[in-house]
Amino acid sequence: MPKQSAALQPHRRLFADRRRNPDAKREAVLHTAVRIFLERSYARTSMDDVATQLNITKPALYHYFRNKEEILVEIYRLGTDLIDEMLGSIEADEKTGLDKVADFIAGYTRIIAGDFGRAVVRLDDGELSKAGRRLVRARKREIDHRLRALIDSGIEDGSIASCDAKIAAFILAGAIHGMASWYKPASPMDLAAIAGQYVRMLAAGLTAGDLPELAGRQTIAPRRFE
Amino acid sequence: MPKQSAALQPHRRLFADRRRNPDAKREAVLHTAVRIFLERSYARTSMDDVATQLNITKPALYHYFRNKEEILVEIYRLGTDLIDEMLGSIEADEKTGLDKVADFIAGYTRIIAGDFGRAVVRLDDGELSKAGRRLVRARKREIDHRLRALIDSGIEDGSIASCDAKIAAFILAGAIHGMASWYKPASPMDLAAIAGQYVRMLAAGLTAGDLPELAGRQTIAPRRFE
Amino acid sequence: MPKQSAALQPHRRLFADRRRNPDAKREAVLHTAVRIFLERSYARTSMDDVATQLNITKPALYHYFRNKEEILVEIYRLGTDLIDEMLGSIEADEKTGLDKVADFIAGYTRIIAGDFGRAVVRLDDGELSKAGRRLVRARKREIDHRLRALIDSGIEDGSIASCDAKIAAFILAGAIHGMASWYKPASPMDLAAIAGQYVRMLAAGLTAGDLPELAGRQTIAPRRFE
Amino acid sequence: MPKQSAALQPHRRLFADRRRNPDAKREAVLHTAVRIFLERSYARTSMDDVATQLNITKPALYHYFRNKEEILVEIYRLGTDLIDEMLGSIEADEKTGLDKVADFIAGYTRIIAGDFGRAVVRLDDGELSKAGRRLVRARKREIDHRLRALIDSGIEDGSIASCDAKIAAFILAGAIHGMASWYKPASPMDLAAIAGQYVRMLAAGLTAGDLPELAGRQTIAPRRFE
DNA sequence: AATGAATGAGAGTTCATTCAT
DNA sequence: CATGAATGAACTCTCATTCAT
Repeated sequence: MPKQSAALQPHRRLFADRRRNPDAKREAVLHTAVRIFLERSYARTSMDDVATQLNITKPALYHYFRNKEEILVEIYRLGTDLIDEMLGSIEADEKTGLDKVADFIAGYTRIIAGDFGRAVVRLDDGELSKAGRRLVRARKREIDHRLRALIDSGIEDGSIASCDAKIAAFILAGAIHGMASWYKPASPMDLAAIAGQYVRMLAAGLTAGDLPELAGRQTIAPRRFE
Repeated sequence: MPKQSAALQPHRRLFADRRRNPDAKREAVLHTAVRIFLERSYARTSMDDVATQLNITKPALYHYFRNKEEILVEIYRLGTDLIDEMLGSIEADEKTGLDKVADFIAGYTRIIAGDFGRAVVRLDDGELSKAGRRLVRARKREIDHRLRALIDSGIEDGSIASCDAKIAAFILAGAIHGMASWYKPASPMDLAAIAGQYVRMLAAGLTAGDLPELAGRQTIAPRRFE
Repeated sequence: MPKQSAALQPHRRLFADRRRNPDAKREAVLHTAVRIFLERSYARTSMDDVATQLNITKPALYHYFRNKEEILVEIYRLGTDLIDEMLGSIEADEKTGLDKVADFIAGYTRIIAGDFGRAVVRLDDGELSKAGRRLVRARKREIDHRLRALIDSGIEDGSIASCDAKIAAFILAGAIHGMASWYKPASPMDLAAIAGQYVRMLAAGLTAGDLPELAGRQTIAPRRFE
Repeated sequence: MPKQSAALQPHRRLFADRRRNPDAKREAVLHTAVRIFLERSYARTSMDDVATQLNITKPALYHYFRNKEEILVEIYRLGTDLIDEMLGSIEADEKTGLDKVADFIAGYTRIIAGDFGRAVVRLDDGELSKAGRRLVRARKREIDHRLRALIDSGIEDGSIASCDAKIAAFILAGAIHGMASWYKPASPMDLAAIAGQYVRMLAAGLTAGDLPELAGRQTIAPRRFE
């Protein structure tokens, strides 16, 4: 049984009143579920766990969601919506590619710091059915492609050094996704400071066309580690 | 049931002989298990799945491993051993901190491209018992600390720009861990090329003390995405 | 599968109604379980056996009991409760120690003739977990100590001949526990008659300070049987 | 795994030598098995447990015994042989019935204090197959009948008060069987002293024809405890 | 004579999901 | 609308027993 953090209480109250907005209840389920899923993983969380946390019964859950998967898919949708929205707003800007990417890093960092953003990155979409998985992966792929496009635009306008945009995107995304594993909202570390270092370090990697000190050497695999 | 890729066949033959190679069989179990775990996740893989893949029965598995968790722990051990070994060899070198970090990036990339390395990063240690989890997390933490030490040594010898080594380590590790999600051994992309770009881009991020173009701006959170 | 004695039928009907009598159902499980446990032993009785007997499915049992052990512990509790209650009522009486012990013998005999009493004596508490075993054994020990106290009070008031109360208690309890192995409720023998002889014979053993005919002889171990 | 008490070591040594007496080995298995069975129960003891304790492999056990049940049956046989032998020797004596019963009590007490005697009483013959159970129960029944005969002879010669020999036998046997549950060989209590009190108290119960103090009262079931 | 390896059968337990109320 | 109750399917693990060597 997951411990009931004080932060979850508001959602429990929602269900006390019978005639509340059903959409609000649905949302309450999602907010509670995403927290537990993040804490214990989707697979190790039973519908009973979610229901208990919300102070309702299991079949009540099935009133709002057809099945467990639908909850997870909805969480993914909310999370990816945040990212889509951010991307849309960045794409609309009149900036250099590098600046756009920098904005993406900053924005993505903040999204990942939130529950739904973290869920997109941390929850295992392998738990989904074929249909659900296709849907979720399509959205993830789309995000990846839009990030690549941002990088490509930077290469074109010269603000970013020539490189394989696909791998660059993986590096950027991967670095930020890592946050989902260690960042705790209650962390003493200031989110802005973290995001700052992410932007600085990753953006620098994009601008540096070539690194004389490194380029000359035989860096790769002087020994084998496999 | 997982599909039987041709690559798994050799292990199946091992078990035909009743007597020979008990150690080889244990290893064969690990090689088969890690593949299936990576494909379907540890939780969604049943002991029957592993046994079937090896052409033996479920209880036979319990000859070689006390329980399912022991298989997972052993996989983690093999994976982290690879990383430890690499770190040890890098630490013994007489190089600048930056060069050491560059070597780490290259080596880590290659390890993550292998099954056991990928397993360390991708398999969910939340499935482990308390004892197992403590063990595995201790090893992961140790790796993280050794990477930070590498970065710190670079800051001290001036080869790396001053920064928060903790976050820098997260960025490096995160970027490489990301590979575990998309890299496929059969991928047409050349591993050396990938590793090369990882080294170039991430190392560049470490050397660039400040980026005039970015430093002056209000990069962080001009809008809110949460 | 245990044979379905007619006596078990009533409990089967209880579970036909979906909603009613949740407490009654829990009790019905206990009554059915104790019978099967006594017939086949706890270990050789599967949850499926119990469920089948009640005309429900195995998981339904888990609605009423957390696990198999909880059923056993509950049976022990009900059984020892009967004994505790009897002891309490005897202790409250104003009688000689001998009379109290005689009442105990009579009462204990009747309790052991019942299912839950027999269960306390016959079911193997070695099947329990450490925690469960500690609990059950503590209750058994307490009963033993209260019986010893009864005997000691008889020795003090002179109604019982001086002896080692500990061993006397073992003899009394052992003799009665033996009943659990041979007494069948459907037995033609009258329970009152049985209890009568138990009281007469065991109480006589307590009053007879010394037996001239036996005291003079070398009764013990004239030969060795080991 | 059962702890290896020092006392078990001798049997382990037996198997070190290859050409020892096979009968001696068979016996060694029985001596080891009975101890473990008494400690953990027959059902909770695996063939591996027995083999490990003897420092041999499981199939080696199957060399000496056809199956697990045969070990148990053999243990029962050895135990009941002890009792049969004692009964034979007592029956051959020229004594009053009471004296014979007193000798039985003393002798039985000592047998129950030993491993094989304790096994007859404590091990659950319900674990046996139908055939084995029939065999073992027949022997137990025979012992019971011979004890009844002893009592009956005492009633006839006037040394024992008139009573239901069947129940008297149950009381005697039950009281002594109880020992199997609490008597520990290492116990500080002197076995002779224990046997002495058993004889005194139980024999007294047999001689006392009627107890005026108890006979007059309504001892039985003034209250109901069921 | 003795072993390491393997197996078939079965146990307890969990859980997403669905009735019947 | 909401609930207590129930289920089927699955999974991990155990063990007496038997091959093949």
